[in-house]
Amino acid sequence: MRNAECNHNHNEIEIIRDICHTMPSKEKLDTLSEFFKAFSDPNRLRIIQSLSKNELCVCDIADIVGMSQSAVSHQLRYLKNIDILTCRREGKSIIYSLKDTHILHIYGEGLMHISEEE
Amino acid sequence: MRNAECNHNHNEIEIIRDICHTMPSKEKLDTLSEFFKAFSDPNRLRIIQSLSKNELCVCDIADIVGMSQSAVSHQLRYLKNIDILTCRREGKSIIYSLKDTHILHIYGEGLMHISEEE
DNA sequence: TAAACATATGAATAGATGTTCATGTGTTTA
DNA sequence: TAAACACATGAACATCTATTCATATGTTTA
Repeated sequence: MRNAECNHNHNEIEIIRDICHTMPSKEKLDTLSEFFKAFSDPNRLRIIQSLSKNELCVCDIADIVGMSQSAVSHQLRYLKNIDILTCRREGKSIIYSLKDTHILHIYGEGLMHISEEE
Repeated sequence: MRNAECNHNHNEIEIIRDICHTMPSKEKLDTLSEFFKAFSDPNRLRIIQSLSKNELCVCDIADIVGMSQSAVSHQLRYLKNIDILTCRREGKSIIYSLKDTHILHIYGEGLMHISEEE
């Protein structure tokens, strides 16, 4: 569907054309939004925060963030699928950890942003 | 509800206690997840990308991202409410822009993250 | 001042999301 | 090897979300 058009001079039309050309692909934006969705839920943020300095088993994560074992397990699977977490088995437990430090970097940036008084 | 407990030695219990103490408040995590939710939708990412170098009116944003005027307007209101965008009137149009460069920084970090080949 | 333009908004709706519940899988212990 | 432990998983459900539709508001133009 086509929207009504504002009146634009040549310069403005050029700018708009440029914006369209630098727009990332649908695939890239879908992946990116999926990635950021990891941070868009308080409980997932708690999980990420919990794993910021140590690896932990599922049972501990559940206790720390105050979620049921099942709910945690579902979220861990989700975060693992989008490559934010890895895990390894250790006896009966499964130990989860952040996949790389990039995750913490973005989490920290977000924390800084909301902490800025204005 | 209380989950079953793994067996922990004193060191591990200390670590868990420390994690709980450094956990941000519910209010902070709610705000933070709300903030990241802005980036968790492809169309909102398109809007942010569109505004990365220029301010734009609603009509142009709608054309660029391929959304209806109404859908864009709803999303713009949302992004404005969580302090990601500002706007000003200019004649019949309303011109939106990113509120600060922090937004672009985080957006760029995300783009870098998903672009890393492994 | 009526019409056209640009945007905002409330209600409705379809689809996505997060949790619970019940149960299954894999490992260790008695 | 049976029981206990730690975790995973599918289905169901309630809630949240993003869009559409219809319409309202505010501004400029004829």
